[in-house]
Amino acid sequence: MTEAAAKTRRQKVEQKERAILTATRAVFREKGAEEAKISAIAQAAGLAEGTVYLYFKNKQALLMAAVSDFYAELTRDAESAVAQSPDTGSQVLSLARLHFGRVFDEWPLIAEAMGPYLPSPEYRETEAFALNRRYVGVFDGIMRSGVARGDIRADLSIPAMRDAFYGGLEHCARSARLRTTTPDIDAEVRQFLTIFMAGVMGRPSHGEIDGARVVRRLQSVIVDIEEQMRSADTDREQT
Amino acid sequence: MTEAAAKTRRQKVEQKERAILTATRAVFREKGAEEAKISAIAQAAGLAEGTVYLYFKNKQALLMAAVSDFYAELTRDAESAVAQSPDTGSQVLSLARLHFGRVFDEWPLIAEAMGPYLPSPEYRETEAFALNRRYVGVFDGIMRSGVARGDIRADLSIPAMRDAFYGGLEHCARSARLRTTTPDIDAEVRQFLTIFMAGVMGRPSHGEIDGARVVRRLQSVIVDIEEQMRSADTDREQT
DNA sequence: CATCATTACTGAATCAAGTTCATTTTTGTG
DNA sequence: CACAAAAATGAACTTGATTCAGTAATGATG
Repeated sequence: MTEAAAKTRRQKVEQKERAILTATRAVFREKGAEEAKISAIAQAAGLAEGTVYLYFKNKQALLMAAVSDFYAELTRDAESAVAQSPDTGSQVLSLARLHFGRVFDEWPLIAEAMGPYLPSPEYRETEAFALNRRYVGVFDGIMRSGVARGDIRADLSIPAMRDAFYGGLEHCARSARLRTTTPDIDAEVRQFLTIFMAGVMGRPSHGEIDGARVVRRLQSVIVDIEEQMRSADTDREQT
Repeated sequence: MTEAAAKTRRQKVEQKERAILTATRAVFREKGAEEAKISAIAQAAGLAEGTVYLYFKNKQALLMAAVSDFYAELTRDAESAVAQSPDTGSQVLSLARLHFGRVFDEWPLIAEAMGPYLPSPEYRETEAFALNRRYVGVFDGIMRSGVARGDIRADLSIPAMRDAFYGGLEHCARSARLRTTTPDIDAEVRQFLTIFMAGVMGRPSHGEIDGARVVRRLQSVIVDIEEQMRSADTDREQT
C-alpha cells in the first residue's frame, strides 16, 4: 500500500464517518429522537444498517460522536461570535442567542437522546465530555474577563454562574419546544438575560472605604483559589 | 356483588396500583433508568410482568403515572413548607431546597426517563402535565406575593422567572449527579439563590460591601477545598 | 490485465426488552 | 360445593439494536 493510497483511503473513511454523523444529526432534527432508529440513519446516509457498526461501536457511541460534532461546531461559532463582541454584555448576549438557538434546534439529540448516557461514569472519559468542557470554557472566559473589568460580581463562583446561565437558557428552550409555535429567540433570550445579568453584574459602587479594599482583595483571592480548583476539578463542567 | 365487596375490591386494586407506582419509583431511584425494565419493576412489586399491563396501558403510561405521583407528593410538601415560611426570601429558599433534593434523588425517573415523552403533543393532555402546572403554581404564588410586597421586581414576567429558577436548580442537580460525591444541598442551593435572588429582587441600596456575606463565602470555599482534598484522597485509595 | 489478499459492505440471523394473550388461579356468590 | 367473574401468569410475539457469515470492491503484484 503506497503512502498516497493510504491517505486517500483514510480520507474516504473519514468522509463516510462524517456522512453518518451528518445523517444522524439530520434525522434527529427532522424526525425526532423516537424515530431516529439505526435503520433510518443508515438509510439517510445511504448505507446498510450493518455498515454503521463498522464506523461506530454501537448506537450510544454514534450518538456521542454526533454530540461531539455538535459541540465542536458550537464552540467554533461561539468563539467567533464572542471575539466580535466588544463588551461583556454583548458577549453574553451573543453566546446566549447562539446557545438557545442551537440547543432548541437539536434538542432531540442533545437533550432527549443524550440524557440517559450522561450519568454513566464512563461519560467523563468521552470526547463529547471533553468538547463540552472546551465549550463551557468560552462562557468561563467571558465571565473571568468580566470580573476583571468590573462588569461582573467577583463574589460568585464561575461554576454557579454557569449552572444559572446554561440551566436557565436550556429550560427556556425546553419550554419553547413544548409550545407548538416557533419561538422568538430574541425575546426569549432578552427576558432571561434581564434576570441573569442583574444577578451577576457588579453593583455600581461609590466611595471606597479603607476596609473595602481589603475585602475586595479577599474576594479576588477567592476567585483565584476557585480558578485553581476548577482546573484540578472536572466535576462541575457540565452544560 | 355487594356494595361492601365492591369497595373492598376497588381498594385492593388501588392498593396494588399504588404498590406498582411505589416499586417503579424505588427501582428508578435505586437502579437507575437503564435498569428500570418492566421485569425489574414487576419483580420489585411482587408480580409477573404481564400483570403490570393490567394496571397500566404501557411503559410510558406507567412512567407518567409515577411522575404524577412524584409531583403530587412534591406539591403537598412544597405547599406546607412555603406556608411555614414568613417572608419571600425564606419561601424561595425552602422551595429551592425541596426541589433540588427531590429532583436530585429521582433524577433517573424525572429527567432521564421522562425526557423523551415531554415533547410529544399528547403530553399536555396528561395528568402529569396538570400536576406539574399545579406544582409550579406554588412558585408563581410566591413570586406574585413577592411582587405585591415589593420584594420582587415587578418588571419581569413570571414565566421568565420560572425558567430561570427551575432551569438553574435542575442544572445544578444534574451537575451534582455527574459528580460522584453526595452534594451539599444547602451550599449548592445557596450559591444558586445568590444569583437568582439578586436578579429577581428589587435593587437594594448598593455600594456597601456586605462583609458578612464575604465571610460566609470564604467559609464555604474552605469547605469546598476540604471536600476536594478528601475526595482526591478517596480516589487514590479506590485504585 | 489477471490474480490474489485485503478491506468494505451487506442483509439475514440473533438478542433483548416491551407487549399481548391463551391459559390458570383466585375470589366471591348462590 | 359449584361456578362465573376477575385477576394473574408466563410463554409467544414484535420491534429495534447488534452480530456475523458471506459477497463485492479495491488495489498491490507478477
